[in-house]
Amino acid sequence: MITIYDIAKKANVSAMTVSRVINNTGKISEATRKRVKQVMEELHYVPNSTARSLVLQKTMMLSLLITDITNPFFTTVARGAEDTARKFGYKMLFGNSDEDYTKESEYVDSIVSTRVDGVLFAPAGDGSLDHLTRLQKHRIPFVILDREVPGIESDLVLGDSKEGARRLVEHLLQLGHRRIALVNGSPDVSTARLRQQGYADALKLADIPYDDELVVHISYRDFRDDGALDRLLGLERPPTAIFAANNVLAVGMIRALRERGLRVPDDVSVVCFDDLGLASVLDPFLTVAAQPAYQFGALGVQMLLERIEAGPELQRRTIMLPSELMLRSSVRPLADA
Amino acid sequence: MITIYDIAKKANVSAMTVSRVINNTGKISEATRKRVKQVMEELHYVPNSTARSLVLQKTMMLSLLITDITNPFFTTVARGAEDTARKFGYKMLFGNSDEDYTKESEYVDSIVSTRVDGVLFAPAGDGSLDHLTRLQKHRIPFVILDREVPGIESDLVLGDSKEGARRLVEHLLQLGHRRIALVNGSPDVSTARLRQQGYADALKLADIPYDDELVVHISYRDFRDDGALDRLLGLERPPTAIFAANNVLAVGMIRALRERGLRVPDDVSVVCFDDLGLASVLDPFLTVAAQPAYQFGALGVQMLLERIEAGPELQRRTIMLPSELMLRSSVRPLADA
DNA sequence: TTGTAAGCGTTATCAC
DNA sequence: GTGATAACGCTTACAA
Repeated sequence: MITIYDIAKKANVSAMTVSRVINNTGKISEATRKRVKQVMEELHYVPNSTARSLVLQKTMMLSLLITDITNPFFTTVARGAEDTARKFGYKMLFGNSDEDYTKESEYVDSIVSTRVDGVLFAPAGDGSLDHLTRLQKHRIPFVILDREVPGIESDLVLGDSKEGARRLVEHLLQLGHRRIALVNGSPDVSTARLRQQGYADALKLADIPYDDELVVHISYRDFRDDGALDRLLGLERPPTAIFAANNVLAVGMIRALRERGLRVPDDVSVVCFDDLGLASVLDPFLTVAAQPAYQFGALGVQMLLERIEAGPELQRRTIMLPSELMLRSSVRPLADA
Repeated sequence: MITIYDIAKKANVSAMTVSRVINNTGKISEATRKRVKQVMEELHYVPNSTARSLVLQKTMMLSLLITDITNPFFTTVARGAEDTARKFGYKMLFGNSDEDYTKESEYVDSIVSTRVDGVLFAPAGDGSLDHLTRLQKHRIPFVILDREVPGIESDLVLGDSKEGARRLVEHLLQLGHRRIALVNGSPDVSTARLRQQGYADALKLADIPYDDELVVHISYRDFRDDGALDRLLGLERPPTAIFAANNVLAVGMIRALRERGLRVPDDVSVVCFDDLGLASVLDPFLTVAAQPAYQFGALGVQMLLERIEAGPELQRRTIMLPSELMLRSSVRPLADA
């Protein structure tokens, strides 16, 4: 491996001078600078950032931890994060927790050991508390993405889960639906709780009693659970509409409905949180509350870099990003409203 | 930051003993081992992998470079790669080139400087030659994913582009289509050339003349180019079917067709390479040659680790993964076959 | 079984 | 302007 000493020797200077040329620090005569640069080119020298990290105590590396790389919402978040990190000269260490606390914990170990400069962290759920506390103990700055974790104070980039949910449900109500099911993520996740609140709020405003039978919980990552749907369809008064708390759940419900010979929206209407990426281009069908996923990532990295710069003195900040209602064709008005 | 010296002092041993306990090397009495472990727990010690990397000349980090994080094919590749890397204790540095040679070049700089142990590299195209040569110069092992680059000899994980294309086109021919358009990626990309060959082979076998007018090139990442479709539709004898060389192009074509009031498959049939992720679950509509994306990533990392282990002596290997024809409903038989 | 010394490739500090 | 030296946190080689 070529080091600054190899360069130094060949250019007849000290290693220190080479270092100065590389970093553009200190005073250097134009002549030696040129000579050193020349030799660096010749030998294809590339600085060893491991060595640099060790002495500088800075890795120029951020970590991005998401919960579902299969979900277009998160891949778009990743894209925003990655673009922004690159723009500022940071590398991106990537992790996918699959909403699995064990995996998440392993990633935190790895993150701490790697001494990344900061972490963009989409928590698996409330049980991520320990992991985030561990980061705090090691003074690794982080910004939490998408989900709050009770007990953790930090910078946050969140969506307007409650508000978005309320608007989706109100949309269904306006079209005459009265039996609206909520297919939700785990109550262990803050967004699931908030979306449920939004759902309940909308019903309350419309003077419709909240019916526990209409609310089921699956994992945000599961599009294969048919039991939930069967339970809903088996009710004495089955729902005429389903509010799925995220895009993956919605896809699962629609698939299951179709497999049972039911049509969307003719037999059952469906709406959900988060857009679908390519699927929405292919067929703009599903009515959704679309979150600005790219912004989640981009603003998250921006906040993170500011936090790294400023240290813990800086006041904690929360960015709340609104979602946009995309009215498409997965909902039909109910004739006998 | 807590170092082995802090542990050593508090446990009344030398740093070396601490190192031995951490790495389970050398002989250590059970008593001291216990004492050292105890202190490490107390102080929440985590080894500094930067320091370790510097002395070991090994970062335990792989780099994954893909061309389109928006494409479900590549996110699934990433998932396979990530899972496998983690299983073997490797971290994953992530990059998204967007098929942009400039971005790709920047990533290669970053990769070389970071001294990752190996790279899983999906090249932007033939122009990636320089970048791969640069990796070779620095003796960084890599496995090329999805696309061959003329002039580079390396381990490879490829799909059966030619064969898959041929089968897709033969499927269309069997159903009576004679005017079949090819909407292809850039000829700068090996898969685009091979898919074109497969297309041509199928036509030849069926004694149908190859018609240059029916072949257009767009970027594999572009689902917004409407000009291509308009050109095809404007032909004296427009196509009755479109073979899109990847999923993104297919989505773009279908969108554009629908915007022009044309229906798939009633007016035009569409098939493509690569499946669509969630969109295919939501609505198994598009007939595709599905590639085993997860395997691309998983086997790629496996090959890469073997290469890292074995060094350049090991014979180069190519894994060719077959694709699976998924017959769905985006194709209709032509009555007047 | 444990410890000492040197070195991984870089930069900060101080001296010339 | 330029250079010598120590330090970043760890492990290898050798000594005790």
